[in-house]
Amino acid sequence: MTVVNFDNYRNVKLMDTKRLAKILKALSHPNRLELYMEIARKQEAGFRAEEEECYIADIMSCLSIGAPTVSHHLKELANAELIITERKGKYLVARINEETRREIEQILSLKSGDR
Amino acid sequence: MTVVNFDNYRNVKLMDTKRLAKILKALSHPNRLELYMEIARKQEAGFRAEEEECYIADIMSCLSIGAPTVSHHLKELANAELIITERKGKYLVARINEETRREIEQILSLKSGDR
DNA sequence: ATATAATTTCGATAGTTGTCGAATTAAAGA
DNA sequence: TCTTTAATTCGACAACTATCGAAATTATAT
Repeated sequence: MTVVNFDNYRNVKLMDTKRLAKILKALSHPNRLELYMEIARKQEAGFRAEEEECYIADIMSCLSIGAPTVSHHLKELANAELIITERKGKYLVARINEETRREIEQILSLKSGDR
Repeated sequence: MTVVNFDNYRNVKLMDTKRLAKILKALSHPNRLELYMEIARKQEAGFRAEEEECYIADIMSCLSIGAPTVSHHLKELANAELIITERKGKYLVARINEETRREIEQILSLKSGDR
């Protein structure tokens, strides 16, 4: 029988509930989630190709929403510290905020074991 | 140097984006997140005490929101398949939906490794 | 049966948010 | 300098949501 180790829930105390809720909220909209994952995918491809740039203009074409909306969503992701954005000339570059990613991983990876 | 294994992002394909977004949305409100964690904690205590009941009335007193709102939030958690509720006489019993919990674990536990 | 207690439903409301089009700013090229 | 391209800001609007009080429902106990 599989049984949960709920000790992990106590980790949430490490990050306050509001912050975690904010992070989850940033990922709770299909378009924003897609955006985040696309950034992650592009970044992965960048690692492979030894060029870690991830331009927004490319990403935008994947989603069926306008530029203002993408800009708005990116700001929410950045505000939740899920991504880090940087302007490179004409373009905007985005990358995953590894620190936050690790935090989420630690909190939400509810390990299970057997009993 | 720590490097991310972004392969996990592909796992998201297993669950469609909308479903994952819906689950995250259900957890994206402080009160609902607190509710979910409280259910988990109470459930854990239940495991320890060999009585796995988790009554809502108890939980309600922890949060500073009224009964109608709690009812509403519980329905959203249940609708996202995060919890399973069952009526036991006068009371409502809630427990974590382990299946969904495992799914989230699998998708969001972005393992990292060294290179 | 009636009273009490737990929960839900309903209706309303205030606040939030995803989206767009138009206008603006920033940067690159001609 | 003028033009084009990328991105942002602004204003607006429709849709959604968290919350409440009041009323209804469900089950227990007296």
